[in-house]
Amino acid sequence: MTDPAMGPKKYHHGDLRYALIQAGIEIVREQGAHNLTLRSVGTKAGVSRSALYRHFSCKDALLAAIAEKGFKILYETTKQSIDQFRDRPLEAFRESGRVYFRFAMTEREYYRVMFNEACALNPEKYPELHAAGMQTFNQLIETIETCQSSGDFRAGDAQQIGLQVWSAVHGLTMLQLDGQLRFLDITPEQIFHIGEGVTEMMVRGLSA
Amino acid sequence: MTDPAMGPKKYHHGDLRYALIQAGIEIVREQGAHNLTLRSVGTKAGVSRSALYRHFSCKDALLAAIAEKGFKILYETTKQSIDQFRDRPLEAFRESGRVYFRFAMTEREYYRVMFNEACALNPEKYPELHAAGMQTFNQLIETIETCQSSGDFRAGDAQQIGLQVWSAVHGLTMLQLDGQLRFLDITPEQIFHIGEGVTEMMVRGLSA
DNA sequence: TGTACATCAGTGAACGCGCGTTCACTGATGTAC
DNA sequence: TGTACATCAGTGAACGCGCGTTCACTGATGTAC
Repeated sequence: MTDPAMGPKKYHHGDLRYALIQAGIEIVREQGAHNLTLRSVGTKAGVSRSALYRHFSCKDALLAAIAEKGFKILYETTKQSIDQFRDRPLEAFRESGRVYFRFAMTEREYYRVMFNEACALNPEKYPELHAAGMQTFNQLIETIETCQSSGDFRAGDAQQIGLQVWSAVHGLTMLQLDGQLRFLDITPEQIFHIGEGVTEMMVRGLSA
Repeated sequence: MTDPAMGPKKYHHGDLRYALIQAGIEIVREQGAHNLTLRSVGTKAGVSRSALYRHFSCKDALLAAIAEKGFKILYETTKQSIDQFRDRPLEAFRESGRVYFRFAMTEREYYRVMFNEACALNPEKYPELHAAGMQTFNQLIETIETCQSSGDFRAGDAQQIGLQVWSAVHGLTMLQLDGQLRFLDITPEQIFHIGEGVTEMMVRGLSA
């Protein structure tokens, strides 16, 4: 978590802000979102817990920074994947859904942090998080608009359609994350199949 | 919260279990899910906080009982509404979505408790909650099967389709509940319109 | 190049808070005689 | 009908826990001369 190039045993850290975010992400991944505490982050970064306050005004600010990073990762991952389908808009749309869902299932706890209520309720408080989230959402909207231009999708307010699509994928994700699918005996393998089903339902529902 | 017919000042309560569940529901509605503590429930029910342990093994057990009641309310509400459309399956399906979404938007915090992770992760621990949840879900599946029989929907595994539909509505609900739609400047009025859009997308996507 | 100094990143002990849970108890209740 | 008793629902004080945050401090750092 510390850049080895800086050498050890320095009193001043170098880039503690970055290190704290990275430590936070690792804790979320390894121990779950509920174990992300100032204590655990401090320990992981090899620093006292109050050091955090030099770089973040409060815990939520750290949370927002972690979430922001998550949206950027999701954006980049999606971008790389759908760029391969520049000439096949509908396939780009499908791939977009797959990538999103795969991200959510791989980074379960991280996904939860990205959609934590505390930060979302204050969009104006965390403008960078807002921007990162919007960039990811706008990418989806552009994908949809491309499908409309190509004649694959019917016309209509792309933002609204984007929200409908987002809801469907987010919903399946959250049901899985919160354990609701245990009621139905859905296995992890089946979940991706159901994800494909959600995408196909939407493709048919949105087609021209 | 106490049945007035029982008279006041009794040492033994009469039906404290029921009263605690009701008190819990009221706290969730009035003060939000995060304010549901053993202290607040005890106070609301006019009883010491340790009295709760005579009726529930732990806090989660109370949570499960509250959630169970919620699914029963949702089931009954939906049942009454869709019974009016016995001869119009597709309209029953649409109404089903409307009722669900209206319930979620009206009982925001209660909805959150119904889908709390702690109980869902132990389905075998709370069989009555499991049963109540399944009854609600099965009602959706039956509605879908009726649409398939009538030729409104294409054939296919109704449970899987039910899960897709549930995901879409649950997703929009959770995005709203967790404040994610603030990023997009979606007003409360618009949200129902988007809900209708989700339903229509699904109807088209599932139609024969 | 060496010294004095201001800056400020990180320390570590402590604070107050609210939480779920425990436990020895009290006293209302229904039952047996 | 009245008394003795076992049951057990509810009491209230206390416990330990982990949390976010504060605060006086220390000592590494870069800069001015």
